[in-house]
Amino acid sequence: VPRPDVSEERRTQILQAAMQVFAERGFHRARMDDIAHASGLSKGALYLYYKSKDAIIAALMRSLFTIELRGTRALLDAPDPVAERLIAITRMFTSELERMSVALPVLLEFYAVAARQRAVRQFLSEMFAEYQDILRAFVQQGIDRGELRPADPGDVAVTLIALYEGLAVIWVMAPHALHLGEQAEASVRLLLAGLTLP
Amino acid sequence: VPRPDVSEERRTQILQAAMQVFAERGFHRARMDDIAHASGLSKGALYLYYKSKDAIIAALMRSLFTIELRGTRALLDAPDPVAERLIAITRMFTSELERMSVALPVLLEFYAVAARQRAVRQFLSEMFAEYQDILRAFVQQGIDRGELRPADPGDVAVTLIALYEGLAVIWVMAPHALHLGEQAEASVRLLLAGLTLP
Amino acid sequence: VPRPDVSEERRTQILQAAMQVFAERGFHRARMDDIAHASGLSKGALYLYYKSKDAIIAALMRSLFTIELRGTRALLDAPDPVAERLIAITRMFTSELERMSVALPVLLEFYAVAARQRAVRQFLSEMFAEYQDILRAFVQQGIDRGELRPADPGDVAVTLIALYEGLAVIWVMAPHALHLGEQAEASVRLLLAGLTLP
Amino acid sequence: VPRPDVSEERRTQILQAAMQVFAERGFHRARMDDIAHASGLSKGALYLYYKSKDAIIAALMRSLFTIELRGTRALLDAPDPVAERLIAITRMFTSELERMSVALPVLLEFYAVAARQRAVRQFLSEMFAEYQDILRAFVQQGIDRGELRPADPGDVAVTLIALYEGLAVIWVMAPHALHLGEQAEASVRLLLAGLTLP
DNA sequence: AATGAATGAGTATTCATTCAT
DNA sequence: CATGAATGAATACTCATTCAT
Repeated sequence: VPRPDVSEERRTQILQAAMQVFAERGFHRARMDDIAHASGLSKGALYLYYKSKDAIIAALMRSLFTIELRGTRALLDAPDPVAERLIAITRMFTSELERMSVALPVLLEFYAVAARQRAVRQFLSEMFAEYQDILRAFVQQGIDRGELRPADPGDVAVTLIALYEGLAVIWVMAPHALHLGEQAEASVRLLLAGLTLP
Repeated sequence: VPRPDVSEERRTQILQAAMQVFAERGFHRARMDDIAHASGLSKGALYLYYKSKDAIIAALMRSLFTIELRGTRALLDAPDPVAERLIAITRMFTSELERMSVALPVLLEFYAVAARQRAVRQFLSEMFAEYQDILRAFVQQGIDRGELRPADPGDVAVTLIALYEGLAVIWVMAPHALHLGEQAEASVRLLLAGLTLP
Repeated sequence: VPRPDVSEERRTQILQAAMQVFAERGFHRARMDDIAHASGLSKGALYLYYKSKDAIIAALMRSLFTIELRGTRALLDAPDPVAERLIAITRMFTSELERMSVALPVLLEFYAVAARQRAVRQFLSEMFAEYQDILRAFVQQGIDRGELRPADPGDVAVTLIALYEGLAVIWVMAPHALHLGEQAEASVRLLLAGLTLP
Repeated sequence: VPRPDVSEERRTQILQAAMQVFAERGFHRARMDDIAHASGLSKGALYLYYKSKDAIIAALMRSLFTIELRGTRALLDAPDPVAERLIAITRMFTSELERMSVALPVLLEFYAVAARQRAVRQFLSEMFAEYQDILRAFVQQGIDRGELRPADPGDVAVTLIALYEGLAVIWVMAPHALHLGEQAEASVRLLLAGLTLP
């Protein structure tokens, strides 16, 4: 009697539970017992679907950083002015960040791990590179169309990502010191002010 | 015969060793044994100067984030154009970052801890606030002197800090993907381009 | 439609698989999963035929030590000289040992278990007693027929079994240090040399 | 203040406790907690002196099999007839075995492990080889002196060791079925009967 | 002040066994 | 009969902390 394959469901179940527990306790203080309890599964079941705690962490990292870039890429074909589309991207970014705000501690912990582990670092830097490519394309388009003044598109892309990253970090540290969405838009507008041609 | 007080020296010794070990292994995987060995002291001695491992971590955080802002503040009284001084500050920031690059993993780990612990978060957000105040003062001065066009000085200050933080994070993740000093200066110049009045 | 009873077949299947796995990994490191896999059955099926892992071990022990002594006993009625028949028995023993060489690690493990568990010890000592009885009968026959010089038949029987056991152990430890068949025959001939009457 | 080095004492303490626990429960069912308790030390202390449970087992094996062969070797220079000296060796062997009877289950377990692990097997076969060498020398001496009739000294040595091993195994299985000392002497006398020249 | 041997709480992982299907 | 997903008890090992010296 073939039963429906639940393994994908279980994996998701576990990752969601792990996310929650990791956010609360950090990678090291999170016990497999905690994850089991939070997932509604038994400890043994965790090991049916993930080889180890580290494997869960790795899977979580992958799922966390494999952001949906399709929406962003789609905007490349939109007719609107580049500046407007960059503002739209900024809004997408901040709303996404707000949506997954519980995950932010975990995200920062991944950064910390990346600083020490080459493999993680490599994975993250690929993510960065991909995002940078897209943003660079936007800027290049703006220059080509005469909407932006000539500037190194790579520099602008890195600047934008740095802004995003930095705002995210500050927001986590001092969530009440700034309104993420508004500040991000304001910051990007400041940057665009020097780039946009009238 | 009263001997000279070595306790301050010992504390420094311990913190330096801890920094090194934490950077290599992370807070949790760093053993008191490791710190003892790296500091040249015995394990017991660590406990003479610090109550616990957590106390060492806390002390390290304090010493790491209590940046020397005097140099930056002093620039407030300089006669040079604000834009030039902001570039100078940027250079100070990046060279400081490059100087203490071994500490960066520890710094990121503090961020991760902060995301989960109110007390740490509070401490860090105070640091941010202080730095923001200074930068805001620069911008205000620029506006007052007619060097910068009217803009929310707070927004600009946050934008600058976010840029710094973001570039630091990216630099840790992908050290070879950018030249920190040049990129930081380029980014700040892009931002200033929209702010500077001719 | 009554189907043929497969339970006996399954049990054999399981024991053969268990033997193989136990020989490779030892009782404790052998997993029920391994046995299931080696037997081509599912893990659940093992429990249909055996109550537990220990039950499999016990059944295996019984099947392993319930040696076929009929052949040996039959030789009691043969007309050949006792010495010749003892040599023949020795050959049967060694060839049997060589045939089931993969089982030897398991056999030694049973000895180790027996040393700690009364029930197992009892079972094994009964096996020994039975074998000793047979060998004693041979010796007695030899003395009665005037082929062997008077000696305690029990002592001789124990000596023979000890020789067999000892050679088996040495052969397992250092398989290349001796040729089991030749050495066993040589050893028994040395023993018979002092027993045989011209 | 240098304190006396207790590490050797601790190691002995641990090995003795381990021997006791292993004999009672077997290698796998023996818990580190048990050994700690039996040794009067804490669990952590075990790991100060031995890297792992396996390391304890290995050390125990070494201490168990590094038999004192000096006494046996010394007999090579004695003037007594070889046959008498072999009987003396037999007595030394059995009394040694009786003395360390609690260790016999552990010894058998080593045999079982050896059957599966090359390294252990190698270690044990070296022990056997050494013992065989000594016994061979005795036999050779007996032949040279005209006390024993010509026979392959190697064969005789192996036969003697097999006898010893086999008797030990039988004794463990059925301690009440034979008197080790008497049976061993009887068995060796039977063997010598065919070897000794009048 | 300083040492480092000793402690024992804490946890990831394994695997025999069960049972819904 | 048969399956294999799920369970959770059991245990080796680590390491922050203590304290006799």
